[in-house]
Amino acid sequence: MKIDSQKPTDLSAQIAQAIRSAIVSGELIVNARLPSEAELSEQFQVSRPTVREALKRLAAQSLIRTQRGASGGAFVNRIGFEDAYSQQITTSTLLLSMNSVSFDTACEARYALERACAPLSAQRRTPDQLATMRAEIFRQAQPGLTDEAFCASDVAFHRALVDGAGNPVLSYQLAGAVEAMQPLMNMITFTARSREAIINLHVTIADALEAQDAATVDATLADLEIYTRQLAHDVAERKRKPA
Amino acid sequence: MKIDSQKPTDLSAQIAQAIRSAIVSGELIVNARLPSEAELSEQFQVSRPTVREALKRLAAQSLIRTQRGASGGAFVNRIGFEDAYSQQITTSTLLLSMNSVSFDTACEARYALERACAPLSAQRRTPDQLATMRAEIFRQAQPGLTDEAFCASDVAFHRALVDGAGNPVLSYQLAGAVEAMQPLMNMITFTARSREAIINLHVTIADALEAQDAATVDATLADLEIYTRQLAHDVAERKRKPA
DNA sequence: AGACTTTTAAATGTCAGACAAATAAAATCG
DNA sequence: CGATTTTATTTGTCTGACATTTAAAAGTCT
Repeated sequence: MKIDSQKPTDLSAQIAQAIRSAIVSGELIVNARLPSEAELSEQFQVSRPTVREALKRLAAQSLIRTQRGASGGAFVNRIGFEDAYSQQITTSTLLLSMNSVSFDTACEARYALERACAPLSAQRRTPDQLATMRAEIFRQAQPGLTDEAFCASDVAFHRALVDGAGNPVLSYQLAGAVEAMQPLMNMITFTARSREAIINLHVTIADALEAQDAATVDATLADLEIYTRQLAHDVAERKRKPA
Repeated sequence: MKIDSQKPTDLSAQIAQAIRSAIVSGELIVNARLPSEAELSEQFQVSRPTVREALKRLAAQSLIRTQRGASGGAFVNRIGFEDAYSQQITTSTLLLSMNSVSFDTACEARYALERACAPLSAQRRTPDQLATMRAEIFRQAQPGLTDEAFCASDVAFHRALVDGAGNPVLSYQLAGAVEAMQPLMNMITFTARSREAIINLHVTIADALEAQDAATVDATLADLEIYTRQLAHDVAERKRKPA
């Protein structure tokens, strides 16, 4: 692991990259202890604050965790699905909100991915997941629900659908796609009529999942995509030419 | 933005979280300049190194960028697809390699996601993407290719397929799934016979994409998934009971 | 006045040294 | 032998300083 003190990039970034490479390549295995900050600063010929900045960069990516005290130090972290979820969601959310990705593009991606889960979910969904979906449908039907709460419930419903596939890797990959849509969905005003339409589609999906009818789930998700895009389109239309 | 100096968590982590929230919530917009390190340390009542550690955490997530010199400072970064890609890939790779996700689980997720792209890709693939796929197929047929190079070319082929959907959000989401499989795939020994089988499937996929025949693409991806899992199964079998 | 050069100021990057706090292991004592 | 105290190690934080980069201000010459 070497760094070049002449390069224009920050030393702390170079050191972080060197350690990151060692972790990704498997040179440093899970739970391995890194040298102490003092040793690292000796090894890289930099000061301790610089080493610390590098370590904090890695900690921000959940690549390492630190422990104080004797026999403490920085350890290669076994990254868990929970950590990965939250990172993915933050990144995806910012990506969508800051890069002016069109609603249609995001929506298309989301439903394409969800439909990928449909066959597996129809096959494997647990009673618990079905119950979650029914509960969210019930919540969505409550009168006086704010648009934000409606969206949040919608996200919960779809997460249950995705989790139904029983594949943690799929759940992880889709968490970003589904959750990141929420801010975009929040811009939509859901009328009583549109809520009813969405709820009906949700009921159809839940019923089809219970009946293990993958084809209907797929078709209904396609309908839901079309309906959602239509709603967004109407909102955009109304905004452009307000009554 | 407030922090609690009594909490057992690191101050730099708290400060990073406070700023992160401000960015995610939209309180700090893209290209907005954060207060200088000196001002932040005043504001949070901590020292400058502590503030710097917090800023480095955010920089590691591409949430901010820093610029030196007068009128420099830390700016809210517009996160690009490139940044998001690489972060996703590192996270996904580590997640798969460190969490002992079974090959079957990862493989199932990957092909489910790829099949989600198939219809869109059949519809929109550009001549350029078709050419990339043909070129990779050609490379895969070269004799004397190492297993690693074969896998790398396989990844390139599948990325072209995914990019064919013409949806950057899909490409971003799938980059992790496809690339993260590479280390797992590298554990497989590809015989001349198995390479030929895979290449034939790749040809079928490329042909079907060119003919905009989504159904064949989907079916062939399903075949490829079955074949890949069979290969991995054989390798595992042979390792358990070596001849 | 205008274009070029020099100076200055502000900001991040880096360093050195110190102390605080946590923690596990070693040493001590009943 | 068990409980307690001491000690050493390591991260967390602070202070203060200097180096480097960069843009803007000041100055200078034509």
